[in-house]
Amino acid sequence: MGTKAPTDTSLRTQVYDSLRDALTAGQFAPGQKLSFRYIASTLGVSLTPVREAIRRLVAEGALEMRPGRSVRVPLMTKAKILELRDIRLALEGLATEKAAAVATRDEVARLRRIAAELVAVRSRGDSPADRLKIREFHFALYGIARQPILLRAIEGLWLQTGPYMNLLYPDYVASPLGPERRLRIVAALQAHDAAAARRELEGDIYDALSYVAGLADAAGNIAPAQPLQAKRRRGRSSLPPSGALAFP
Amino acid sequence: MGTKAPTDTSLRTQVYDSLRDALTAGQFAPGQKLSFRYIASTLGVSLTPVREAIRRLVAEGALEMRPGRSVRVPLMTKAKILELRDIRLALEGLATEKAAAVATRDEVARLRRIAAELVAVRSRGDSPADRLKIREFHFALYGIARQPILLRAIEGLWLQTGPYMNLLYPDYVASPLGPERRLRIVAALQAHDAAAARRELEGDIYDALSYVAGLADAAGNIAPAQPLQAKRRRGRSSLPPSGALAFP
DNA sequence: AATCAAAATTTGTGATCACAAATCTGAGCT
DNA sequence: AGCTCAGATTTGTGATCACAAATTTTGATT
Repeated sequence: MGTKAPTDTSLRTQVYDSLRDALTAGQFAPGQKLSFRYIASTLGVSLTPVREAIRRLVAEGALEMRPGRSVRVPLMTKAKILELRDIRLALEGLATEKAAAVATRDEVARLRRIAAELVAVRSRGDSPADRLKIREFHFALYGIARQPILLRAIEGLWLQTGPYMNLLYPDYVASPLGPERRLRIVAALQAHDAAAARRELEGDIYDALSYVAGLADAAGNIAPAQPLQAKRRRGRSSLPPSGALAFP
Repeated sequence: MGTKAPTDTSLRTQVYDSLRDALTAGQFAPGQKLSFRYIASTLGVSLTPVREAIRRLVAEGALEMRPGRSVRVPLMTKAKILELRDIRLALEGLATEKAAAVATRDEVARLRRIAAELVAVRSRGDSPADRLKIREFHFALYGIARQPILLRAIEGLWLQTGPYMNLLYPDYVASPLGPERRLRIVAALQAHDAAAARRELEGDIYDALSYVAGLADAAGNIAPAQPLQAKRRRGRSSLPPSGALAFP
């Protein structure tokens, strides 16, 4: 286990996390203007940390500034989804190639374990846990590449596509193609076959994002999906409890 | 000509521009801590806009937060330069491919004109103007692709590599390879030959960044170059006057 | 000289205030 | 009803203040 860096406890970061989670879950409608004072009072903080958190989200492309000094949730269009698809193909494909070149046995074993857990979660119909496991698998894969700048860039892309990946449920993920591809990615990493690993990974992203782009209406706009619910869950939700600050 | 969007006149943005220009020019040493109050008093503003500008630069990777709540200029290593090289190859290669597919005659003509101006500037030994023209050429090229998210991502990469591109002067740019490659890129765009355009563009970036990486010392560290000076200039500097806020 | 703890100083963070720009509201008019 | 514009309200911006965390300085001690 790695030593845990001292967590950033600043209010700024807590507000950032709250907004990021709410955006990723699709709790804000595209085009919706965000009021600084509303966010501040909802989260029980002053304007200062809210401003800095929003500034960061704007820099990351998760929010956008409008001419009159207001901030809103970006509208998503089919063209933007396809653009993000191609950027993700380029960067996540690159990370996968690099990962295949240097993956250790332990890292391959960990990836295989996450892929198995994902199959188990999916068989239970627990979509929220499914999404988390998919994220865990991908970032475990990209982390193997040991390229911190690349990893940060990919995180930014996931932040922008996040609200729309719920649209893959439940229809798209019913295909057995995903699990098969993940196993082939793991096998390619084990064999240090960078080209094969990239090919499989790219197929996965290409199909998923193309599917989402296909959901755009005639005007090219896509509405983000609502937060997911587990099909049948006992006890607590599979989603980890969020921090102290959250939106209703 | 396109209609000009109303310029953002907020102090936050002015401070951001000042810091970005100073960083790009290599005016801050790697590892140097930046004091909010020093910046604020130097630029004659309060802490508030300084904080937001720094927050944005941190989000873009141009500055980094350190454990104790301080902000510093990132150290640059050979490994980071090579990582940035490969990311730039992926994204700028992608943008070039897309540009080649859709370039109009006017756009190709504009690119060719910029390439010619660059040759003229270089023959005068005006390195600062040279750098500006190179940037103009590349972003004119990437702009043709009409992919705004991709363009923003590339701007972020240039911000991170910026302070080190001065190291290409005067030795590296003496090679006639650069001008030749740019002409071949323009020709490929004219022929809508995406593969050829990408190949030439990638060769340009690969050689330049590999050269910079080769300047790293035994520990892998690279110091950014000092601001450039024109070889022989008459009258004013070729650098456009910066805004009201600037560092000494 | 080298070491180290206490004191002094500097620094980033968060809250609050003042203000102008943006937005909303509604009365009056066509 | 639809439109316009003045007044009221809300909103983001920038400055300032208080405070605790981090850093530097100081001075006693070995």
